[in-house]
Amino acid sequence: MPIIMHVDMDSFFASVEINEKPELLEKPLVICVYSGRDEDSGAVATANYIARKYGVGSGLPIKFAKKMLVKTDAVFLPLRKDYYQDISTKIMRLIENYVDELEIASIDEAYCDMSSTKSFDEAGKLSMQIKEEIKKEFGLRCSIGIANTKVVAKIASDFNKPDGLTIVEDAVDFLSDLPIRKIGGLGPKAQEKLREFGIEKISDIRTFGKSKMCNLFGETLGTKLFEYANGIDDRKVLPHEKKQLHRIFTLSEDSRDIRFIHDNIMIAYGMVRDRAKKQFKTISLILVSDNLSTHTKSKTFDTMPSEKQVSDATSRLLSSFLEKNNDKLRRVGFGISNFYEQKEKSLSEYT
DNA sequence: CCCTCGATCAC
DNA sequence: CCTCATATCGAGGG
Repeated sequence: MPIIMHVDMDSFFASVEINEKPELLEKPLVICVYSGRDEDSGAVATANYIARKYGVGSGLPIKFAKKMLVKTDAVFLPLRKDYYQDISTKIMRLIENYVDELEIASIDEAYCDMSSTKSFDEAGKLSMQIKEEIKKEFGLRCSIGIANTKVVAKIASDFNKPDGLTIVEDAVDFLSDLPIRKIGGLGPKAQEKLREFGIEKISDIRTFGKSKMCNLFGETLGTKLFEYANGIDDRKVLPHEKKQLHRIFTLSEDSRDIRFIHDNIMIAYGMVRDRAKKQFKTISLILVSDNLSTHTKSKTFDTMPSEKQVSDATSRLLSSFLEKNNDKLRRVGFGISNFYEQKEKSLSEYT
């Protein structure tokens, strides 16, 4: 049986800001993604625990958050993603020293294989060292879950927050009374479906049975969710390479002007291209209407497209969308996928 | 089997 | 009022 640890930083963005500005410690703190339409347009990325007590959390429009926090000394700060990413990378390198294998799951989360520790007890001791070193080096706290599977390790890291450490030896027992939403991949839509059958606890999924789960969600997802509910999950801890990369942003105003939109998409293309580490064959336009419905248009090339090819394809894809759809666009983005290794030039090509 | 595209998820 | 980003599935077309 493998031993798997899930590390989750506690209110990561907000904690980083508080470290630099200790006077924020006792105040509601809201980290915002400003869209630039006007003062205060945009959404909340995350909030500290004090602000969360007022109901402010990620996804909430900034204007709403401000209303909910009037009469408090709340502080609103812009998201500094690149800066947080630097710190995240350093933390990941620190963790890497302690474990057999590290899989970075997001900017503030990682799975680790610790099978060589041979016991939950040993893994627990190591995880306490990791927590201490992260606190000493970065002044940040994290919550850790340890179990035999990824799905349970992740639920365990969330079980006792902040600064928690939860070790799960009996996964089936641990899961039974937890609400089904704790299972990763079981979001609002799936919860709603299951609620119609009175399924609320994870143990209810076991009673419901695998075949009925498959009827509801299809073979792949149904089987997966049923197995997760039983603490079964054979996903390995492996560092993975990105399979896609995109950038999306809000236009300065809603628009159907093809030149204006094209220019903005090409700006997104520039940002994506600069971050790409590999060549790519597929490009995608992401088009969000003023009513917030999202559309994608993609094209796959035989080899890496030139800027001119990207620009031309973008024009075609965009025109075809605007012909079929009468919405104004609010946000646009550009993505790449289908990565491949840059082919080594043979020696003869240099001569 | 590959391409396109929407839906869903979780961040 | 409504950010930004990634992965995965399934359907439909070829």
